[in-house]
Amino acid sequence: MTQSSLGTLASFAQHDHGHCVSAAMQAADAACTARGVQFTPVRRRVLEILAEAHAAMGAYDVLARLNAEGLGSQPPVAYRALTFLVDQGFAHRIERLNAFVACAHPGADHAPVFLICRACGTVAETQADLGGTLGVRAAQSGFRIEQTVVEAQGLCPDCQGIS
Amino acid sequence: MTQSSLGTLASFAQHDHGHCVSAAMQAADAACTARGVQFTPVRRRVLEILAEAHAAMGAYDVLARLNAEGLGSQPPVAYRALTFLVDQGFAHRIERLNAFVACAHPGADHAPVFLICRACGTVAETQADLGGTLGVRAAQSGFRIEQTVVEAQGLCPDCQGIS
DNA sequence: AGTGTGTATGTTATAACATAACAAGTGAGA
DNA sequence: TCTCACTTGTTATGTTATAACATACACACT
Repeated sequence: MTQSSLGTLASFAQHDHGHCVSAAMQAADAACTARGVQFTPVRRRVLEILAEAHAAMGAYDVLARLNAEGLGSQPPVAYRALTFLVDQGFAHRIERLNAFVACAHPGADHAPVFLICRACGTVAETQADLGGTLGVRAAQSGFRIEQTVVEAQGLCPDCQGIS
Repeated sequence: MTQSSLGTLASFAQHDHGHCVSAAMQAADAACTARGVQFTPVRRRVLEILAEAHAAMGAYDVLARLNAEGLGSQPPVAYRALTFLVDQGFAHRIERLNAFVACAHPGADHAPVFLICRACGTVAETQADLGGTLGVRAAQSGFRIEQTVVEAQGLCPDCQGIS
């Protein structure tokens, strides 16, 4: 992986990008204050990088950006910050891509669903009431769900005509 | 990872294990014949290993077993066989665990859902009508879903009293 | 038999992703 | 000032996955 991102993040609709970056940062700031956790320079910058990229990025892509800015050069620096952001709900991990994205719904207490285009790599975050469907199914077997990973692959609107 | 498996595979209910292994092999055999693809010794053995383990196994765990039997010693051998089995629907990849399991519903044309116990590592395969819920949501944005990854983490019945 | 084609496997090397372990810096409060 | 909790720096290594090319094998056609 030499590219700097794994594709754009989009809802397949127009939006004010500049705004969503600052909104994400402000939401994270407020949440950290409220929870009494530290939003350190490295953590802040990693979230900014993800939000600005507006795309799924590998940990090593993030690290390369940090390194260029003198904020850390070794893998643990990036992984620690990413783990923090994921734990706090400011970012999500895309299992299928071994990559991370800034949360597109800051502040929402949600179970995200990702739509991943296999052609262009775009990742869209949406939501679905899988908790209900899945929860019922799980309850039948006595399993108690704590977290869900829901990732769909396919073709985004832009790529359906091409392939 | 030095253990040979990532946990048992179960439906959190009783079942005839010896039977499900042979059923999986027979189903795979029939499907390969019907599709005109080769169910070679390596592929067959990898599916047997997964089915007998009745658990999620890492590719390198599978490889170690193959190697002990003289069926291949390098990573590509295991990955090729696993990719074949996943492509044919005889096995599934658990993204969250970077591991593989034999399909628990051979023959069914399904979108599997996995319930992963964070305490004991057990992986249960079930199903849910996420295609409907998710499909509707995706259709709203014009995304065409081809495949879904649905994995829930939590506590299985046996581990709920312990932790 | 000889030859070509497609598929599968063997092998080497390396890429890509992730974490253990320990040292050092920082800031708040006793 | 000391110590405690937390964060970051650093080294080293562990784990997962694939690119690239060579070899073997089966089958069809001549």
